[in-house]
Amino acid sequence: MAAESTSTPQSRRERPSKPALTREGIIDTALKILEDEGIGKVTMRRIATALDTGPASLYVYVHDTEDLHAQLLDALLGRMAPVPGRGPWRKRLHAVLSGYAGVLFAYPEIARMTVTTHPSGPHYASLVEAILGLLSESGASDEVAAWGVDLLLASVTATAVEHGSGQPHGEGTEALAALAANIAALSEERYPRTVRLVDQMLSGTAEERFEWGMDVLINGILNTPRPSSVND
Amino acid sequence: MAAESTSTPQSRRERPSKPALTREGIIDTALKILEDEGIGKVTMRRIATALDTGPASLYVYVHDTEDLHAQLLDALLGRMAPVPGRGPWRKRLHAVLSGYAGVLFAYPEIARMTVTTHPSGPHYASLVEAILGLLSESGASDEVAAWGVDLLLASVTATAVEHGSGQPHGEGTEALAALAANIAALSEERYPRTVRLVDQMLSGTAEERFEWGMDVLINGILNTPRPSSVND
DNA sequence: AACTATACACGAACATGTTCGTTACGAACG
DNA sequence: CGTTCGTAACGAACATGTTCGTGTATAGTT
Repeated sequence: MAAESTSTPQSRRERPSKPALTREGIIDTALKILEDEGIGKVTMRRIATALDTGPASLYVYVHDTEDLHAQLLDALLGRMAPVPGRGPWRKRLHAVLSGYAGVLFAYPEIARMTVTTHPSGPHYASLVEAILGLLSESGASDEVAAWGVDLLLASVTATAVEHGSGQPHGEGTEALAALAANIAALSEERYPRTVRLVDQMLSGTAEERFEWGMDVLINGILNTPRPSSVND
Repeated sequence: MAAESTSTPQSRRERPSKPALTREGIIDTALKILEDEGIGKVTMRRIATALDTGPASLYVYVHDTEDLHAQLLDALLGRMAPVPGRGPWRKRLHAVLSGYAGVLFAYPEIARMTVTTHPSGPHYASLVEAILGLLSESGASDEVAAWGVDLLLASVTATAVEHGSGQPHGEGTEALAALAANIAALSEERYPRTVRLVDQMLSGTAEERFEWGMDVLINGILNTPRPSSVND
């Protein structure tokens, strides 16, 4: 399998009866299918059919589904609104993170992959760079920003995925609380706080909670120094 | 499919030649296979074989793989060390969250599911209850704790999953930074901060970063009031 | 008792991701 | 030019999750 080699697989057919496959072509095709038919149709077989080949051929260029999804997400990130050039850093950081979450929210199936495999590509790197810049502007030290960007993205990802996984908004959170309530209803003695706070746990719109969550993270990052024994 | 009905499927065979299936039996069998053979072997077919039936039979009792995994995780949570009874609340909260993360870390395949489907069951509910208790002890208001527990669990989950998805420790984070570095190496002009901070982003052990992340979240939760316009 | 409704049990079939082995072709070499 | 080597292309096969339809036993009804 050449998918992990440092050089791009290079078709050697001078004039093949069919155009040679390329990684870019596969990703572009997948993106097209995503837009036209939805994420559920982005299968290896569907892509292969569109490229007039067999699914096994794709593995020369794409390591696996996860690799493909990572590339798709990066392409989608490329469509995010650019970072606002002016305004308070916090507001702009919110905008960036919300934009990112919005993409994840729109494509939960792809987003879920993000938890374990970060997208790679220029647009994701731009996102990281933008966040680093805004954290710097907030006054955070380099050390804190370096760790903070990772934590921010992980947490925002998880939250966005959670809220994007249900059909109505907030389904993810409601599922959590509803299930907890089911259990709690059986034993208020055992879960007194949960029973008491169920309504609170269900309150707020996904957007409100997300905004709050971002602030929690930002405030926490700005006020939590890194362990001083960590060496570079 | 009866898996979502309010009543537990109840076999009506007086004395079937084979013992009737039950949800508990399926989960127990899956847990046994998990322990003996690893997560990769916990398949519907493997479970069905162990129960002397066919995989399709399982769907009467288990909605899907995700449902099964949620139950498995709840069972695993039941093996967590109990919440320390004494000591500073922050230390105890760390212990609880670390314990939770440890379970996720050990079973990344299951953990990944947690991002979209929360485990349900008594042990997970106990976890929620414990965190609520500790947040209360920290002085956080009920409103903040109600939202905070969700954010804490989501973030800790994402972080644990990220670090549990690679083989060596920290692989997840290294992948992020390594990939960013690859891109950055092509254009220091375009990603100045990323290039400058790559080493910082790679620094620290997974444990150190996790500990810091928990503190970020805790500090943020304690210092970020909820929007006051939210109604219950 | 006969008939009807219900639901567990589960095989057959299908969709999907992926691996393995084979073929064909171009580059490199003698 | 002939031969060897490396690799793109990709069919066959396999593993897995899941759905659909059928059979059968039991409960409910007349």
